[in-house]
Amino acid sequence: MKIASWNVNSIRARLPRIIDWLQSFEPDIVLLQETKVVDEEFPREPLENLNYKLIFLGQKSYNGVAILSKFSIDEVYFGLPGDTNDVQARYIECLTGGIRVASIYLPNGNPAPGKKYDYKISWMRRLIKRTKILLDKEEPLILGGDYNICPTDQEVYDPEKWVGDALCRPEARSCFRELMHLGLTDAFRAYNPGPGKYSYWDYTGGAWQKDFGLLIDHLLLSPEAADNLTGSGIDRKPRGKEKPSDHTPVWCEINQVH
DNA sequence: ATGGTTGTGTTACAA
Repeated sequence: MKIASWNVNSIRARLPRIIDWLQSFEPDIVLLQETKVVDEEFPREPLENLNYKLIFLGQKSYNGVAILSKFSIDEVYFGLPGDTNDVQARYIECLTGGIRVASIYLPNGNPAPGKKYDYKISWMRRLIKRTKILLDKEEPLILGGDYNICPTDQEVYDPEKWVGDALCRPEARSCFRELMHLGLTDAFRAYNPGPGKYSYWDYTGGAWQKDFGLLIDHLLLSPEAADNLTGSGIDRKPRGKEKPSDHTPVWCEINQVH
């Protein structure tokens, strides 16, 4: 089965592109970020017509996450626990197709240092806590999404230009390593080591044409999911189309686990 | 060269 994650930068602005891609790529489970729509206006019908079950958590203008699945969806969990005052729609989780999956839109954190960066780090602390609980279940688990982290300089086209940016700062990278060291496997990196592999290109300055990209979208797997991993990649095609998102889908394939 | 682009929703903010 194919599982993909895609920051779509507005599900309403991107809907034709998303439908095209779902029909050609035929993913079984899709983790979406930056849907930028309140739940009442989420475009359910065109996606349900493609035989996907849907869950979503949105807010006005910003953020927003969703999960699409060809399988039934159970045990839905809305929002990242650990801060009852956090109203930003950045986390949704469920059990589907025998896998527990979460769609994650980790805070960008710029400008850094500052309040937004502090929020990013505290959000990562909460994600580490949640991940410990999920890993204790010893079941197939995929935590996928826009992590807004380049784990090392290999994930940056021009590392010197990004020194000090919230996507590359040492505290954020340290939290990401702490998360990984709980026992997660980066699906894409298991098959695609080395520099020059990106999932995001800025809209400005012809970044896509120059391949000035970043790798900030990641699929992180529990041991029980990683044991069944058969492949992973980035589908660059959607980034080259008309009216694209600034991100493109990252995907992995795992053997059916149920 | 202190720029450039997109989306939401206003004439700013977030990315």
